[in-house]
Amino acid sequence: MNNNSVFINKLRSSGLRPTKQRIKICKLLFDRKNTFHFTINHLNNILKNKYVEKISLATVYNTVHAFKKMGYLKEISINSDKSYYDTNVTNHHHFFDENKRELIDLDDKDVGKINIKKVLPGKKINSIEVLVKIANNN
Amino acid sequence: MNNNSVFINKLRSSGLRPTKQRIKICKLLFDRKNTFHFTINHLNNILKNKYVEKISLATVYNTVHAFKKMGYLKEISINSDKSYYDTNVTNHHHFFDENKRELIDLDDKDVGKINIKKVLPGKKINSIEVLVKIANNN
DNA sequence: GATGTAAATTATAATGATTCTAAACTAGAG
DNA sequence: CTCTAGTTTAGAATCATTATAATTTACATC
Repeated sequence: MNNNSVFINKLRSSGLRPTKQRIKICKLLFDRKNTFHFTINHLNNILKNKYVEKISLATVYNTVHAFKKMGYLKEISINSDKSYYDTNVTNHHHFFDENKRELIDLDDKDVGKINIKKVLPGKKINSIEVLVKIANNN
Repeated sequence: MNNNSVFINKLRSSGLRPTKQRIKICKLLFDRKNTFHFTINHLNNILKNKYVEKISLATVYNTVHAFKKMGYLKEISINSDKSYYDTNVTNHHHFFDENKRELIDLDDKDVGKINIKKVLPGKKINSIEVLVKIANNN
C-alpha cells in the first residue's frame, strides 16, 4: 500500500496540485497490483461508497481527463455510449466481453506483432489497438 | 447504377418493407463502388441535400439500426461521441485519421493475420478489430 | 502565520447523440 | 377495398459529457 506522498509527488511532478480529491482518486486508481478498467460512472460509484465526503462528478471527469492527458490513463476504443479507461498505459490489447460489457487485458504475447503494411503520405501512426469482441459460448 | 428493384428485393428478402425512405437510404448507401464510412449526422445531411421530401431523423436511426441488424452495415469501434458505420461488412480493419476524424479502410493484406493465443473458457470470439490511429506528420 | 491569486472544486445548466413515445400513415394480404 | 401490422414522424425524454460561474483551496510571497 502506497502512502499519499507517492501520489502527491506524482501529481506535483506533472504540474497538478495535490488536492484531496485527486489524491483519493490516485489511491483508488493506482494503488493496486492489477490493471483496472472503468467508466466514469463506475469510478464515481466506487468513490461514493468508499468516502463519506463526496467528490463532485465534474471533478471526477476533470481528474480523469487530466490523468489521461498526463499519460496515467488510457482511453480504450469501443463503440459504446460511455468511455472506458484503463490504468495500464503500456501497449496492449483487449477482449471486450459483450455480455458483461467489460474489458479484459490481452498481453502483447497473446496477440503477436501487428505489422501495418500500408503507409499514408503525411501521416504517422499514433497507436494500434486490437479489440477482440467475445461473448458467451452457447 | 442499380435500379430500385434490386433494393426492393433486398429489403423484402430480409423482412423489411420497401418504403420510399428505406429505398432512398439504400441507394445512397449501397449504390456505389467504394466502401462508405459515415455517422448518422453525416448520412442525414446527405439525405437532406439530395431529396426535397425530408426523411425524419428517427427514421434514419431506425433504418441504420435495421440494416446493421441485417448485416448490411457494420459499426466500427472508436471512442467517439458518435457512432461510425461502414458499408463494407467484410472482415477488414481501419485507419482512423484523428485530424479529419474519418475512417480509411485497411485491407486484410495490409494488416496480416491476427492470431489470438489466449482462450477464455465459455467464451467465443465474435470479431477482431484493429484500429490504427493516425495523425498529421509534423 | 497572514495575504493574494491562480488553480481547483462544485452544483447546476447546457449540449448533443441517441432512444422513446404515441399518433398518423402505408404496404400489402385477403 | 378494407384491415392490420409495420413504418414514419415530430417531439419529448434520457444519458453521458462539457460548460459555466461562483466558491473554495493550494501555496508562493510577504
